[in-house]
Amino acid sequence: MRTTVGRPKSFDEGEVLALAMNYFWEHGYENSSLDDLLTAMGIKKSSFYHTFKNKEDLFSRCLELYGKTLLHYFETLKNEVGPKAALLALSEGMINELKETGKIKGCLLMNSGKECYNRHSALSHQIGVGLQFLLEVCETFVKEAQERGEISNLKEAKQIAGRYINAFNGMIVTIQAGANQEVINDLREHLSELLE
Amino acid sequence: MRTTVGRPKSFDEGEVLALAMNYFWEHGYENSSLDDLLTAMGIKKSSFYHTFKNKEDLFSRCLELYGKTLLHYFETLKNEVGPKAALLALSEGMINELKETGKIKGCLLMNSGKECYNRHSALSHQIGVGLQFLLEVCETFVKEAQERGEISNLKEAKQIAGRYINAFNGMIVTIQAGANQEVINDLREHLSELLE
DNA sequence: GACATTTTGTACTAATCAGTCTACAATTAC
DNA sequence: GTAATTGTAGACTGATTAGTACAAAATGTC
Repeated sequence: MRTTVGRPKSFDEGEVLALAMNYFWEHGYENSSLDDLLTAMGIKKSSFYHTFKNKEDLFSRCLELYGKTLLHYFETLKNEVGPKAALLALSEGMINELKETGKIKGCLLMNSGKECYNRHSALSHQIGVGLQFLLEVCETFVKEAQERGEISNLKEAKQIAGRYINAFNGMIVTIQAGANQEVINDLREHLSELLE
Repeated sequence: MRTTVGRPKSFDEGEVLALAMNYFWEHGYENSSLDDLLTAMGIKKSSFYHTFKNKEDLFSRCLELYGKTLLHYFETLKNEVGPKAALLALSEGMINELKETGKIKGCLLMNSGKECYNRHSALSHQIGVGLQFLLEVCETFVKEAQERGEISNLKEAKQIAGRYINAFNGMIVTIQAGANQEVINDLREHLSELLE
């Protein structure tokens, strides 16, 4: 039974949000013009402004969706293959993406953190909180992997997680800056050594 | 004795290029509008287009200047304090910049690599070449430090340099994404361990 | 001093940007 | 069926973008 009055929406809000998220992920915030986003989302400008506040608010909601999606993905993966393999899947996934598509999108939150740094303070705060949360999730994964004996390094989980994520982020920018395969292969090895 | 005919330039080409480089370094390529650049350079639009080809060409020349300046700085530093200390000065300098100004500009070449990735192929190529060269310089520093006994790690210099620069780049994006002091302190420790 | 040459200041152009306005279409409530 | 309500299409706005056109200014040569 219908409860809303007036002409019904011709699109699903969640679906177009996911389309916007993917467009932002591939092109970055500033580089995604509203017209391009609308084309990607398959809706018209008037519908957009009727449903969303503005471009910045849309982006903020995309960041939120990204964080939640990523968290759900990693929790599921951990349950399937265990905490250490889930962590390694981060870097393995990135390298597979590079092999298959010839490029990598990186992490939307990290990309946005760099792009919004000293420019959009409201977004920067949201990004900082999101990344901090994901780092804490990684820390719990490391801790669990240590308890299971998958990681024998006795350093604090927080340290190990921080270094792993840091090296992972370094690998992303290194690849995007045009590193050769030899460099990438060694970074991959380094990442896996950090979780030994 | 003057050799050129016509009205003389009212500015020094090298000086305004350096001013443009610093503006690009602080604001990024896309985020630097020509008007902002002209204000920073202290010249008018007509003078700009008379001297430089266009914005992209200006940026390309700024990248070239950046690479040369950085190389000269590191060679000088190495002669003063030795290869290992010169390498460590990379990360120490970044952390000092953060303490003093509350933010960091990062490496212009890396920043530009990420910004131009899949967008400006001509610039991407130049950036890739420049970064590869700087990595090779670091590799020679590591090798020299190993020969002097400053670095006892017996891994190949190429590996050590790659991992150090990678962790360094990771630290830059991590800071810019809003990491807390505890995380930064441990990354600093990790960086120095990589050169032990 | 006249003239060729080069630089400079200012006004302009055409494209693109995020966002708004308005007329109309599609629905529910009564 | 009519009114109230909500969504949609497309034209419009004003700001900003990189880049151009042209006349005036400043120099060297003769």
